[in-house]
Amino acid sequence: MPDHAISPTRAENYPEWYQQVVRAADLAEQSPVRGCMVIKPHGYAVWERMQGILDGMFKETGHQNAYFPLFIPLSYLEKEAQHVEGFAKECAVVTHHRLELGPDGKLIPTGKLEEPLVVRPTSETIIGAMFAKWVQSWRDLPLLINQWANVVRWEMRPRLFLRTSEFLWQEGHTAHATRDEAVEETLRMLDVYSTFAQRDLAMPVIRGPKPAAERFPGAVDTYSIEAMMQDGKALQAGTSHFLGQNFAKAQEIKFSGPSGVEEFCWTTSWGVSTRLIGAVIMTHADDDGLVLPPRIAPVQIVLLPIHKTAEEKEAVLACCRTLAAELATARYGDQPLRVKIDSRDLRGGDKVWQHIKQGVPLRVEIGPRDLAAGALSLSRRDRPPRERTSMPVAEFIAAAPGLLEAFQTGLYAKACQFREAHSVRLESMADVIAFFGQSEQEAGAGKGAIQGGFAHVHVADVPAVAAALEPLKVTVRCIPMEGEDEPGVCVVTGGPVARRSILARSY
RNA sequence: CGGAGCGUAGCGCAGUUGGUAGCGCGCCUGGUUUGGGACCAGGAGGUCGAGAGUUCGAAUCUCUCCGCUCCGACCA
Repeated sequence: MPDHAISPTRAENYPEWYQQVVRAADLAEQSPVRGCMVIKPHGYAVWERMQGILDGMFKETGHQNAYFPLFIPLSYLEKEAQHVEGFAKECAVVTHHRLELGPDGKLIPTGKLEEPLVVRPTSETIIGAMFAKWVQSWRDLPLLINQWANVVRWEMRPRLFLRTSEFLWQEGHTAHATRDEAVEETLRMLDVYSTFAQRDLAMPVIRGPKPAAERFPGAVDTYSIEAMMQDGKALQAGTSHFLGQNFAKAQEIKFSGPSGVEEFCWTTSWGVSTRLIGAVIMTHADDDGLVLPPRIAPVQIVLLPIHKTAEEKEAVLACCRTLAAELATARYGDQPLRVKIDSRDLRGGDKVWQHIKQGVPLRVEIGPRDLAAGALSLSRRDRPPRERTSMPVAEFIAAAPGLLEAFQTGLYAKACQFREAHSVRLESMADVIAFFGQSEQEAGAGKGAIQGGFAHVHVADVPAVAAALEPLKVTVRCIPMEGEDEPGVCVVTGGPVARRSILARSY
């Protein structure tokens, strides 16, 4: 057996490694439908953990869930010019509503629709149309709605979780009486995402507004959280948009204010998707497979009974059941510990490696020797696969939540260190070119090469900057909000700039 | 959507100048084993991505289509 479970390794071929991790961890697979994936039970369980936490955070911030149609009349999309333009190229369109059996046994679409329906790429327009009916008075505001749904964007180059033609997400849509309230909401939800990413996904992110070129179609401002993957590329892990009154005007979302004057609402929208699963993989997984942060791990502790004889099996299983029951009374992250006994009739080594590849944080083996000593053998997914430590059972029960917390914070710290090690402050275009390399080939890169990382650079928000970065395949990811203002001059235009931006290659 | 590469068993692959398909792992059965991916023996599993063509005969040659991967364009 090789010394690692995933082949190729990250250093050998990063994109292929990613796919092999998805497969080895049994998260998802390709479907017969081009560009669409099947999310398998383990992958969906991770998504359910994410959903559960986020949904709680949305409720805590006053939002309610609702559900809007999958189909959007073409005319709705046409209402906001920039919006149509932004999505026009990637829309699936339904034109018929019936199938008829043809003479050759083939099914033929018939019943042409009078108005084609667009499968939602996002729901601003249809939700806006409903908001227009729901909002009459300033007393109806703010209107704070979230929807968990699937959306379709016809992608030309799909990648499991990161970019598929259909994906699952949540989209929050809110309407407010004032500009300030809407801006505040936009930033509040950006913070929710940031907190969730860092606390629950153990994934450090940088919050900030996007440059004009990267804005959501129809938005006044788009904010994102950007994370660094283990190949040094940036991944946009969540977005929050301040839509101004653009959609309110397009959809006629109006209200009568206290003074009797009719005004347009100020709206926001924000979302995260199953792409976060890809983000977790590329942040934490290693050459042995997935590594899951305990807070989102469907199983945090797996108990592996080891036995030969029937008597041993009975005693060991009894011990496991007792241990599982006691652990389930402990809590971590406001939740009972999630413990599973794996008593499948498989060879021990096979079982262990499955759990390694699936990213289970803690593995506990209990065999006759442990039983005799009142102890157990503990292995951690953030330690080498073969490392085990013995521990008295009672001690483990008391220590388990703390071990999970240490695991979680350890992952976060490691990810932070990686990001720091691949972040630089640069002062000139020459430095930028040197940092990213003229091209990936020139950088001496194989498929496992680190793609630079994050460059903190002063750049103006003008097209000339994007043009200058284009040959490097680098984009301005966002203008970080953290830290002090640090005025400087744009490395492209020489003009004054208030803060540094993050430059990176991206997914 | 453009360029390149690839589609052969669940996974990874071999298959020569065309002659009717194999290996490793996995899977099933029996046995020996068992505290970190066991060993022996036996077995199941493939319309060779799909369709058409050339040929006595196609995994192999030709064409078309579909899908996947990488690069690009595009992508809140």
